Amino acid sequence: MPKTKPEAGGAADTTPATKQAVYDTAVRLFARNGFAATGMRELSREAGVNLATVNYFYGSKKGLLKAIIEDYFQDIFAVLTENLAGGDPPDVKLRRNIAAVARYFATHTDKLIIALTELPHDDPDITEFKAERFRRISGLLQSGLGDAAAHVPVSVIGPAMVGLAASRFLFLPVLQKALPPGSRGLGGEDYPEMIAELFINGFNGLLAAHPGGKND
Amino acid sequence: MPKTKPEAGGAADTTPATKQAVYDTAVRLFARNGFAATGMRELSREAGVNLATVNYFYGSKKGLLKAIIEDYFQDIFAVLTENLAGGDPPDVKLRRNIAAVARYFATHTDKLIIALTELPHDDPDITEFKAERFRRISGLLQSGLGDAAAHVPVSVIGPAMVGLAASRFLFLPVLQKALPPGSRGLGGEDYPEMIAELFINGFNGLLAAHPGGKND
DNA sequence: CTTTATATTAAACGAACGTTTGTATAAATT
DNA sequence: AATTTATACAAACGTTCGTTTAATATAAAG
Repeated sequence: MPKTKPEAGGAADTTPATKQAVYDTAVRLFARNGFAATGMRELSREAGVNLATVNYFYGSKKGLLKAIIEDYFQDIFAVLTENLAGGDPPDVKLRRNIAAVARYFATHTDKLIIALTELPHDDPDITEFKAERFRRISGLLQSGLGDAAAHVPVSVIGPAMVGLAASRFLFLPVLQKALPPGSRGLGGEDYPEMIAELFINGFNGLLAAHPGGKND
Repeated sequence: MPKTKPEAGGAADTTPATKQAVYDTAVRLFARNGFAATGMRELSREAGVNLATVNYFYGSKKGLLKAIIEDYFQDIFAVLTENLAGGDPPDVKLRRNIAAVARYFATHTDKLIIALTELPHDDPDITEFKAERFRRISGLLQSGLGDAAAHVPVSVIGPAMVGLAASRFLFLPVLQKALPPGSRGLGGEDYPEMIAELFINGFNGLLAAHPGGKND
């Protein structure tokens, strides 16, 4: 039985500094190296704490991962709750929503990377955890779509929205290395709007919306 | 110096059975567990070979990963080369292309998962490898887009296409667990066409194309 | 002050890691 | 046939892994 002392609430607002340091360091290292490739000794060293401290606060390495992923899902849930509410038409809601999701991803890139790279892996401890939260998100999306959900399956639209909004960030290390140093197109402030337009009206809509050119 | 004997060509058509067994097992296990979380002893046991045999054929664990990712990039390059060629308008080419990419992903899901989950990680040995190949793919996309490339950046469109086409497969373990057992909407034969429509004409285009409903 | 709770630590546990080495066997070449 | 090359193997190397334990330090409560 791991001696988890505080509630495993991730970066709760009353979290002491040490616990927060562990969390922040984990987010950074898990995103950069991947969860499995990040060792606890590396993590504790970079967080400036003793090795056993991580387990004291989070129970286990996996407990730490769960806390991060839980945080991510809560954030996404909040974004969806806020942006899919109301009586606007589905396309208006979806546009608003995917732009907000993309903005969230831009400011919490590391959390996104962790959640997304751990998503396809089959770890019994975590898969059920993920599935349960996905169910709740699907419910939100279903009711947000309204009648349109009968036309296009949530099981396609939900992942498509995430995949699209996340695409740049998945590719970021490669993009930064692959593109010429001068192309600062990666810092575009209108990325969420661009992705939203792509999602709502597709490539053709994006073309029509940018006749003047947005070349990098 | 690792004693790599045969060319690190992945699943080349002249590969002996043992080497192929290692490769196939690696693809399966790396996709399921992730690269770092898959041990060489697990891999060799499931492939039915001795532990040292993996290194004999691929030099190292990372050599094996590189072979798989190289394979993936070659496949994608071939798909793009075939589907972005010719003088069709960009939207026709892109539609054809993303449908073909989604079909490729459907039949090579494990390779996709590996490539995509390793994409955001910062491993010096592999990042440059990935970036170099991404540059070549960007070039293909650039010339395939023609004048349209001046309007919408390849650095957005390229990742967006992959993210969209891959979205279902990233979510697959979660979808399978999260959706009711009766919902066989995951096996839809028209997923590539749906994704293509979403990419070209967006959510609104998809709605217009499916007024009759495609509920799961 | 004493007691309790929380936080931190060094050391250790038991296991696992990827890679290398030397050897045996099979296949190919001379 | 002898020699060389290719394949496969067991054992070992040196290191690292996540977790646990027991002790200690510090803070909070009585």
